[in-house]
Amino acid sequence: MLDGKWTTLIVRELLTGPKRFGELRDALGTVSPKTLTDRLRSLEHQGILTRTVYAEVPPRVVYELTEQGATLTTVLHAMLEWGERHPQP
Amino acid sequence: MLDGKWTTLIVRELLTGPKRFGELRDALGTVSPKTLTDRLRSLEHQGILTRTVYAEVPPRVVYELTEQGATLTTVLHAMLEWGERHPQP
DNA sequence: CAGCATCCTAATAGATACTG
DNA sequence: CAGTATCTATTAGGATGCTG
Repeated sequence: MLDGKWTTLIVRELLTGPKRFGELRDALGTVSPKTLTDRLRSLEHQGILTRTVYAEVPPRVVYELTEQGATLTTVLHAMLEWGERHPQP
Repeated sequence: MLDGKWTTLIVRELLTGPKRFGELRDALGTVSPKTLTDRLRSLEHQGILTRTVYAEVPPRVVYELTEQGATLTTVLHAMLEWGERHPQP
């Protein structure tokens, strides 16, 4: 479910609260809009996050973890700890 | 580091002790020998497991987690718990 | 037994340009 | 702003046959 280069990182960003498309793109650094859209759609279809469109000008789209998505915190936290204890050379 | 369809499953199998190539292949079900080899080599190069060849006839090759690999238990355990709490429909 | 060699497909991801 | 469209590159994975 967390497969792919970006999926885990996207979930991590959303753990600290809802984010807009542009915020996610900036936080992830070098992800292309296509890839970000692909991954967000996949997570949405799996029920991990929701996509909310605000019909404004300019448009605003907010991504937010579902209850189920939020429960991934424990997994992400275990990964964080492992990464801190085993830094890459 | 755990990227790919099989990597996490391979590590999981090795958490319960060293395994031979054939044991891993059988435990994983439908993995092709090429893919299994690829993933094992990748994990070996990352220092997660060791590959030991016994020069016998027939040959025997044993894969075993390193100390570093064994510390992945906490991550795998968090994943296991999540999976049990969120079964797929 | 534990693979290696070779060829193939599918999916992820990136680059770039364009749009409601 | 938040995408979409199109194209290309890379990689994971599979199928099949062969071998030390």
